[in-house]
Amino acid sequence: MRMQKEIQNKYKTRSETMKALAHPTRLFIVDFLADGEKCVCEIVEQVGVDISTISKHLSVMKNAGLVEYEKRGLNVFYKLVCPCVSELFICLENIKKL
Amino acid sequence: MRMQKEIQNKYKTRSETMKALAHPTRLFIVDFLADGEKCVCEIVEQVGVDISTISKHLSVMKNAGLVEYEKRGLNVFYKLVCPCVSELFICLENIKKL
DNA sequence: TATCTAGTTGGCTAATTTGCCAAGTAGTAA
DNA sequence: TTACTACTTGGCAAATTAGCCAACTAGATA
Repeated sequence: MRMQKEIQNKYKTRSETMKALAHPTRLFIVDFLADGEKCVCEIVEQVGVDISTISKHLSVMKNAGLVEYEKRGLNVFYKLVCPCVSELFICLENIKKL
Repeated sequence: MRMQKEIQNKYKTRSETMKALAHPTRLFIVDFLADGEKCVCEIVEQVGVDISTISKHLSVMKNAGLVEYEKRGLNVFYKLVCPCVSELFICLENIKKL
């Protein structure tokens, strides 16, 4: 089971997803979007940091395939690609329980 | 649901765990330890990087509460605190599937 | 005692990440 | 057309992370 090239790629891919989730603000956004799609300004309002910062966080999540967006009028609406991301937190809580 | 101090702490805690998992080598180690406890030199042999690098990765995982260790003789044996970490990967694969 | 072995820690550089501000873009409204 | 609104992108400095080598530590063995 030595860590060969192909295996390495598998863990690299996994870690990209984890990295996209490994930030308090991004985790908050995941929870917020679990409620349904939101536009960027709604997220900004909830988090309370610069809009450019939020935009970059969303871009990280987009690149990781966690969220997708749709532009309607002046707003850009983001939503979770798979709402099951929230289940990850349940796993996470279990890990920390013991 | 605005991101207040206490909420912020919740996501900070979660993100610490995620960060500890957000590295290919550490994800590999998790999988390797799912098989049972291993000493550091066994991990080094499988991963193929410097022992000091592995030691630091293990230290990160230890601080995040993912692993614990026991010294026996000359060796230090690491194991998963909760083998259920592996379930996280199942969640992860589900997220990426759609 | 001295020496060896298995790990950890310190120190360093390189690479990555974060968050702000400023500038740019696209769609709306006047 | 001009101006406004909602967002994205570039650029930069500060902070964090990664990985190597060298030095150190603890336990085993001679």
